[in-house]
Amino acid sequence: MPKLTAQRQAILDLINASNRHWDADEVVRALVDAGASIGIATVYRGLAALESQGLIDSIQLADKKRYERADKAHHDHMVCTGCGHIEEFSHDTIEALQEAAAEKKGFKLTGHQLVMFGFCRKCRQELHT
Amino acid sequence: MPKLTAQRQAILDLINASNRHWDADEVVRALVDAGASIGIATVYRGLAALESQGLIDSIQLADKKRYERADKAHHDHMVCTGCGHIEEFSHDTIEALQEAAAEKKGFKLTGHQLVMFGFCRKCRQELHT
DNA sequence: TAGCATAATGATAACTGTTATCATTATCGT
DNA sequence: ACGATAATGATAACAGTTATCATTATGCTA
Ligand SMILES: [Mn+2]
Ligand SMILES: [Mn+2]
Ligand SMILES: [Zn+2]
Ligand SMILES: [Zn+2]
Repeated sequence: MPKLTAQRQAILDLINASNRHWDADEVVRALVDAGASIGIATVYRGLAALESQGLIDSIQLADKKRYERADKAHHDHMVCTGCGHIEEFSHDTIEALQEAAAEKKGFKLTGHQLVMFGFCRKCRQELHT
Repeated sequence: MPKLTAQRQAILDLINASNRHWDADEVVRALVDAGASIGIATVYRGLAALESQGLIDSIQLADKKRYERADKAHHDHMVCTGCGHIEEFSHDTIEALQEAAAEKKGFKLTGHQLVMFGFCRKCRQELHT
């Protein structure tokens, strides 16, 4: 039952107005640039609070956590190691097979994260140039 | 072309003799406890070198990187959020469908990581007790 | 509406995992 | 054995994140 304060509303609005995957630093910089007064600690706490309420989603990449809108259907991610571009995809069969694999091992699933690495269409071309 | 020094051989032997997923700290503690003289920086560099030569594998979990033997077939992981136990599984169909999903988005895949979270058989029982 | 309990804020310290620095030591080909 | 090259290890530095704590805002309740 965390509060939806002005700061948290600003974070939520920022994320909801985009299709990006934001890290904490990008969020605080965007808000400060937009004239808001907010500290990095508040952003970290706000992001955690919003996520715990299901208002935003997150993915944990190697170095840092990134947040995105929660009003999209579940999906997984492809990260381009060339330019950082993040592509989204969803695959019902993969999801179902994961559930089956967990079942077979006696696991009660609570979540999963599938990240694929590679080169996006654009970076792929630049490779063999 | 990194060298396989005594320290790196010790790291490799330790990992190859087990089925665990080791973090750097566990490795240095195990080696020091076994009488070896090795520093944490050397372990970090050794692990990176061994991985770059394909002699060990790694998975990047939320907080830290964990290393394991490379002489097993490719597999993915289920992590028990109750006790930390890591279960391995492999699923050819999931692998194939990933490749197909990447293709559809124009991605040239170089790798992937699928981690499932949940409760292992043991922790599951303790839950409804 | 004033008073109060409770929670959030923000500056900053602290912490964790990891990489960089640098003087010293080991390794390997000649 | 010599010398170039790479590895080692103690430790500083770094990045992302969480903890601390004094201050401020929020929302009940009387
Ligand atoms: Mn996404
Ligand atoms: Mn494994
Ligand atoms: Zn790209
Ligand atoms: Zn467990």
